[in-house]
Amino acid sequence: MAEHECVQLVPIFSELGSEQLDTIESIVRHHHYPAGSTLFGADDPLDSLMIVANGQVKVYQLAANGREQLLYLLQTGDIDGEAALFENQRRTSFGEALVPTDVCSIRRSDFQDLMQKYPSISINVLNVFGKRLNQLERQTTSTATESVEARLANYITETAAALKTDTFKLPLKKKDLATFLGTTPESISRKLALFERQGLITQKPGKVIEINDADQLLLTE
Amino acid sequence: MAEHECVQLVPIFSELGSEQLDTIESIVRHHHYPAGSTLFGADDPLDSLMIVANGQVKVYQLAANGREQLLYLLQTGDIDGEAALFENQRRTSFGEALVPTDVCSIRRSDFQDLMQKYPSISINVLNVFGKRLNQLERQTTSTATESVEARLANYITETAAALKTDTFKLPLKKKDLATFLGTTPESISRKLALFERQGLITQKPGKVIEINDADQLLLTE
DNA sequence: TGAATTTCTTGACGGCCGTCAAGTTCTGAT
DNA sequence: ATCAGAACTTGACGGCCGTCAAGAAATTCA
Repeated sequence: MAEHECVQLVPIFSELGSEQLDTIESIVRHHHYPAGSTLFGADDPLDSLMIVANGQVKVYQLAANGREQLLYLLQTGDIDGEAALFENQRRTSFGEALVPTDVCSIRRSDFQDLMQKYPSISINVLNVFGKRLNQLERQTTSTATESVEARLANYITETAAALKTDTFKLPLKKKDLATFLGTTPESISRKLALFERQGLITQKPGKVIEINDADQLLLTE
Repeated sequence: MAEHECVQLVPIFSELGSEQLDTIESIVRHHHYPAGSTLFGADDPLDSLMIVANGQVKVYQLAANGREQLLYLLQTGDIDGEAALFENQRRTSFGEALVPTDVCSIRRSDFQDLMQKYPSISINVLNVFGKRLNQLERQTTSTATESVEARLANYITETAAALKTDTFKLPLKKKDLATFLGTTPESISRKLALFERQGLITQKPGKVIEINDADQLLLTE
């Protein structure tokens, strides 16, 4: 592992100098998780901020009725554990490594010291939270007001736009995609088949999708 | 108006001294809105943080299909405009005064200067955002996985718990409550009538509800 | 590569809940 | 207090989509 390995590539520390990164590196703890393993559970004490140094992490929340909701798909450089920043809070979500994943964690009190010392960190974290808030606001509105068909169409076009390509592989299994969109794997299969019959997309083996008519997809209600 | 009028009562400035509050007071702009008026629209340039000095504000988001989603009910001391903190962002929500409301606003650049100067502000804002993130995560999970019946039962018990009383007045019209819970006024009427038939609650004139069996309400699926 | 397991697809069915409509109650301004 | 308009309630109806089931396809691991 290189020096500053995980600390260096994290956007929230982007404005710090090499010396300050050394300080931080001495504080963080490193972990490695194999694919499919659980990083933290819904009942774990919530006292650390987590940084994804390498890999992908699914973050789920458990509803009262036992159903799971996929909230975030964390990529390298993403952070989780915002609730760790204030006291007396219990974690209500759990995380699972999608691929072999390296994680750094910083204890709450240490991170609070860091933010006091380097205000740029707080501001960077604020930006991350602000973006996440926006994303969640849109997701809430979307699941509450739009049909499964519209949500799926949106997801496809947004994913394609993010990847800047019309042909891409779905990054999630249908079951995960279903809990993310607030529906079921069966409904996703059906709606994709419908889009294909309408000529809007083409499905290829290996969860690969090609978009034929993005404009029309967005008009889906 | 007293000195520091709006600035003083806002939690995010709680750790500042009188002199620093003077500085802030000189930066903020004051506004007053009569009940029912629009504070900001979905297309307004998004360059200020808003502080509710007195009153109540409904914050809606507009879905692609034209439907409205009530996201927050801001009270005195609450803030809005997190997205104002980073650039190149357009507002996608709009706010409406529920009662006559006083608001202070701070321009983005001014607020960023403040956070650099007084790190405690950033940390307070982080706490606010963290709580809001948690709330939104639960709301997303709830609308995506639970029935209207369960969501309404939850809302009732949570509101009662927050007010520490079994008898309370619904703070919103059924139409607003409906968009908040991701359903319709008709469904709310029906479910409340159902709860009453089951003996779980008693409805009284003036949107007042008395909870008879909170435990059973929470078991609603 | 081949077999076992997981994931996916498609059909049939039913229930939840959104929509429309009409009547009733509530509210607030005069 | 009265009245106009808004908000609410209740019924009837229908469609979306979740559930269950069974077979097909894909992925994993030896």
